Amino acid sequence: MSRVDRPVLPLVGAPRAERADAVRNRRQLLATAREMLAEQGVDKLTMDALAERAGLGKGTVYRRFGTRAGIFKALIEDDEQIFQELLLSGPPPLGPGAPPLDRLIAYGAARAAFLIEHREIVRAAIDGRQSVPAGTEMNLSRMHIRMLLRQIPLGAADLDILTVQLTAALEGPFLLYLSATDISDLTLHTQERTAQGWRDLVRRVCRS
Amino acid sequence: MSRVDRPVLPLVGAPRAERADAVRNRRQLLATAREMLAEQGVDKLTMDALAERAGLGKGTVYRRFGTRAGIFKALIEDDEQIFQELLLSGPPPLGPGAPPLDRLIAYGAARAAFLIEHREIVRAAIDGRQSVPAGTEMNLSRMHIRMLLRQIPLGAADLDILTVQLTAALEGPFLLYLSATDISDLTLHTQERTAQGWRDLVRRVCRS
DNA sequence: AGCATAAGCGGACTTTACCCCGGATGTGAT
DNA sequence: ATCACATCCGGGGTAAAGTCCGCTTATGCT
Repeated sequence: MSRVDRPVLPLVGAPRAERADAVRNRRQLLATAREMLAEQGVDKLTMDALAERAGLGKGTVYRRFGTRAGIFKALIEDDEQIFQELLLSGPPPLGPGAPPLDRLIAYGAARAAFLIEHREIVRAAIDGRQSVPAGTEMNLSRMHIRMLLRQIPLGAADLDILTVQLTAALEGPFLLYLSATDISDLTLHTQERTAQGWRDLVRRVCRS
Repeated sequence: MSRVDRPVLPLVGAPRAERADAVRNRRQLLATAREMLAEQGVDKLTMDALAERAGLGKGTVYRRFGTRAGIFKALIEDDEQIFQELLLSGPPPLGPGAPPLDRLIAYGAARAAFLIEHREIVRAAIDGRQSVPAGTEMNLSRMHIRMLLRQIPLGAADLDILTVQLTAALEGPFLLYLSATDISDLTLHTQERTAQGWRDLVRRVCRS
């Protein structure tokens, strides 16, 4: 009964479960953040204010989220859960079952709507010092697009490059190139235009 | 010879010439910024330090550039001058004279090289609170791409949308999706891959 | 040259992100 | 139940961004 026969290396990637209080605090902080966001907008969501309102120390906030942008990333990831399930097991054409090109088109429309709906948070989640993949936030797009492209016959295209290009073509406008007011105006009218633009783009790219 | 026969309204857009000392200070600040950048990297370029080293007040720095990111935007714009001249009057295929599709392909390669070379500054110029066009920084790309696309027969495509999509596809990877180390590794090897990716993409989009 | 005025300047001040580390607490093993 | 230890908590401390406003100075007119 020596301790020798149990795995000593704790399976890289799951080094240890999160402590119960830590989990509670994380939830608490996210919930509070949403409240504040709804009431006062992104700018008023300061680290100190969040900590105080959540009844926790500032240090805790930082340990949980690392950075201010990290909070917004966490919120987005949270919202993306639902979205992700639709991709994995929702009805076609967004979910499985439809031809990949149709799914790609549907994905673009859905993602655009998502980005518009969460524009404030999405913008606030951008951290100049880090690339977007860091926050997972976009890995969803990148991975999904990659997965679909792979199923479409595309000649000798460089799949990785094309993936990142299309991801950027889809998300870039909202993350970088459209001003806040653009996006607001766009909420309904140009949202549709964007969706069509995406449809055109991927059709052009994928037609044989 | 009364003052009546000169324009009273100072031609909107050029409300007044910049004062001489202002111009001098701007130059001084940009020069100093470049020095500091070369010596110590972006992170050490703080507003206070810049002001002090340039022998000016902090207020001056802010009036000139508005924000920290603004300094980097100004530096980039500066570097883009040369670039822009190549587009307008350099040799083909980058400059005028070649078929638009070739110019578009050449532009992508050149722009990618530019973004890679200036990656640090470019990243630092991103201001989460503002859209990129604000800084002109990308208007160059957007306008040039738009101009070229316009010369290519593209069926009933939505030119504005396609422009912003392609701009994002070209620049997004460097601005958002590639980590600093990615880009460094990429300096030579994948730079080429990116250029090829761009060539493929625009060919796909533009083939009839 | 002298004047009126708008533009520019400086640097103290405020706010906020992010760091640090001594002390408290949950956890898994005995 | 107890213990050892990793993890977590708290909140004061630092540095840097961005604001403000009274003073200075260039500019263009007479």
